[in-house]
Amino acid sequence: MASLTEGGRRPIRLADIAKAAGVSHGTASNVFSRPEIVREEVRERVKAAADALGYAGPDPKGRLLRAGKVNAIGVATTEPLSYFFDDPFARVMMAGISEACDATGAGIALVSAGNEEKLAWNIQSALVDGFILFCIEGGPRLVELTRERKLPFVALELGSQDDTVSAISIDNVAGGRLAARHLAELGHRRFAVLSLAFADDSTGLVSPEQVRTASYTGTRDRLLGYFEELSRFGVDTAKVPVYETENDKASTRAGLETIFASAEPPTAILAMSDRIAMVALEWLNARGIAVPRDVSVVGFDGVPEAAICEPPLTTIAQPIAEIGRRAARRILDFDGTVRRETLDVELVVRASSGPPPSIA
Amino acid sequence: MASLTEGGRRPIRLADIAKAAGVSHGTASNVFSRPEIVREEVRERVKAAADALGYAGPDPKGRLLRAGKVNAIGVATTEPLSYFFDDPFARVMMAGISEACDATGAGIALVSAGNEEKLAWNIQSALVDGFILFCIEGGPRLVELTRERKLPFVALELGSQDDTVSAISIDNVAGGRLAARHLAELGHRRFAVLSLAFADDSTGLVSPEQVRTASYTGTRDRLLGYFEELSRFGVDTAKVPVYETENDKASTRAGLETIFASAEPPTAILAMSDRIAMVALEWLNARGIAVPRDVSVVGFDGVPEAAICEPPLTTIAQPIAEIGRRAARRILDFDGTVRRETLDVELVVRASSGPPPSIA
DNA sequence: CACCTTCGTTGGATCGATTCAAATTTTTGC
DNA sequence: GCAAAAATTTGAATCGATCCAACGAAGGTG
Repeated sequence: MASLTEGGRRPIRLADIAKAAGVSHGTASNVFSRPEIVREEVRERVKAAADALGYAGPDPKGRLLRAGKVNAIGVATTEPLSYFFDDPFARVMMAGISEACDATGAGIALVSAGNEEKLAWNIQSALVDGFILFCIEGGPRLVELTRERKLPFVALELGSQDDTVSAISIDNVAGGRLAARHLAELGHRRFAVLSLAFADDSTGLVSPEQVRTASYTGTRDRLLGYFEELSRFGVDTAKVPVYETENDKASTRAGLETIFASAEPPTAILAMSDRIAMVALEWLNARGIAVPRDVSVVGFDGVPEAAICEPPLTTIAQPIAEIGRRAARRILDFDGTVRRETLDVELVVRASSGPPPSIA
Repeated sequence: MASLTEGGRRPIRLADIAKAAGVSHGTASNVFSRPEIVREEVRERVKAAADALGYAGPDPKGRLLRAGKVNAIGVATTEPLSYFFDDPFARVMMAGISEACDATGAGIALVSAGNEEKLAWNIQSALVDGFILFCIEGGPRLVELTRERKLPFVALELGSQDDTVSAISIDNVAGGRLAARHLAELGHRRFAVLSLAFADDSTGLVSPEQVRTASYTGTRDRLLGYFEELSRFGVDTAKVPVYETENDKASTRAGLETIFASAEPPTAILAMSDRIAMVALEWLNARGIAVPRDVSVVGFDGVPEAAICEPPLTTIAQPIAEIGRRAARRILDFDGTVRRETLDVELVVRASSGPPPSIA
């Protein structure tokens, strides 16, 4: 139970050391930041004074103001902080960011907040050299808030097409095509789509009108990819049910109930996230519907869990860690430019997809 | 490819705004920090000037120096940064820390570094109000480095018994007892221990001498707990092999090879971490040794993975998230005291433990 | 009308360091 | 022994804000 704040009330400053050692602040400062340029005898005297007074070393707060660079990058989201450690996608992304930061010795500051007001404050007052934005939800607002700071930033998972912001994204249309082609080539002709949000606060079956006016372009593009390819195989996409989920268990299950209540249930499900796909796997299994014998499922994202679920999930893998790495480097070696970058995705075939029942 | 750093080279300061708006810097400051105390007309004028000049708002670097508080807590480790997102134990801990930080609006700064020198620098220059230390490895050094900063800090997983540092730990002896008693009560009498490190850079079978001089007291205490309880059941602990692993696949497998090469292989394995236990499960399965029919395994930690592995693991669960929450609160509402806190662990019985073959 | 509040504004002091041109001391060269 | 060169040290300026005592201008009161 000893007290930590022993001794003088006021913390010791560099100036105190300088006075005690009988040197100027300039010299005292040099002792800590460039010891080689001060004479050994003086150096020892100053260090002794520092020890005697219990000096904690130059306060980074003071140094920061002069130096200007914090040497840390901020990662922001509108989700609670635990999102970074819970969500599989976020985790792989953070691992990529970590790698780039480790390589240059930079730190990571996690920024988030439950309510809007705190988020704004947290972004305004974050001590960072730049931001990486996780725009899973409330993207535009996050971008707007961050822009105010006039620091470099990169948007990830940005749902909208805004050329004034730097962003790293994937080719969603190509990903959609890859998934659809894989299933169509296996022989499937009856499809259902479990989609991510097209706009805020909507769920349920989606109309073409809603697709056209989608505010999340990522969702729209994936669907576009699906439909383009399905059309090529002669599937009437107007008849393919598209159910908008909230990327969680409840809404995904509701979607499955709806889809399988149909007279002609699908033999293949195109899920826009692995999370949705894995809920589907679970639901189908509980219903005694075998995957892939009765129904095939293809996910999207390529999170690690998708490789070890039952059955292992066929999915469209994003280069998640690479996105993180690039985003971090964009901030770390910022060159003053605004740039959108689009990375390729990859079809990873596992055990959740196979030929439709009629063929097998 | 538009340039972000348009206009004037030097960033705009609050003083520039004040001059442009024809008010004192005091007033200009108030417009941003306490707008209600400045007359509306003046307020608008200053805001207009800020807009016109493209002012990014009060720079947190400046504010920080005055305010003194960063409103962020640093989490440090000697592992690379990705450790926070990869390691299951760390992730649950971080989730607990996140929760406490979210509740008060504080941020989290991740601090780490590959090499010793960078670690020192990163700790010295981290902009935080206090530290939470993950002492999984290089604990003493980390503590020493952090102490220099003279900021509040809490050590987690601290291997040594140092009363001058605040720490939150668990009752390792009780945990060891719980695990051993569970297996002994099931009827097991032939045991083997797969342990964590007793000292740096050692692995292999452990001698009583090594246990006595262990520098990691957590490891020692778990073993003490195992042995105390086993003795109560009449087991000759001198004959129980204790194999020191590095908490990774390779060394754990080596340990298993050693242990099962014995003439009288164990019917029960006491593993000092879930990680080790899960490697054991895998190894045993590959050997065709059924768990728990042939051999029972009890882990330690209670990470989420332990509940979903095959078979689900019986383990000693630490209140990991709670430890994180408490650690964060210790920093957030620091009261100047140094305190060691010990939390209780809990036996969680799952499918990896059962009666030994002779009985069943 | 003089006097006291109240409200807003001012500008200097401060937070804790780093930087750099100039001043000073020490070395070196002859 | 002395001047020039090299090595150190100094101290003022700066980084970008917030705080606060003091001051001035309205507004209210007896």
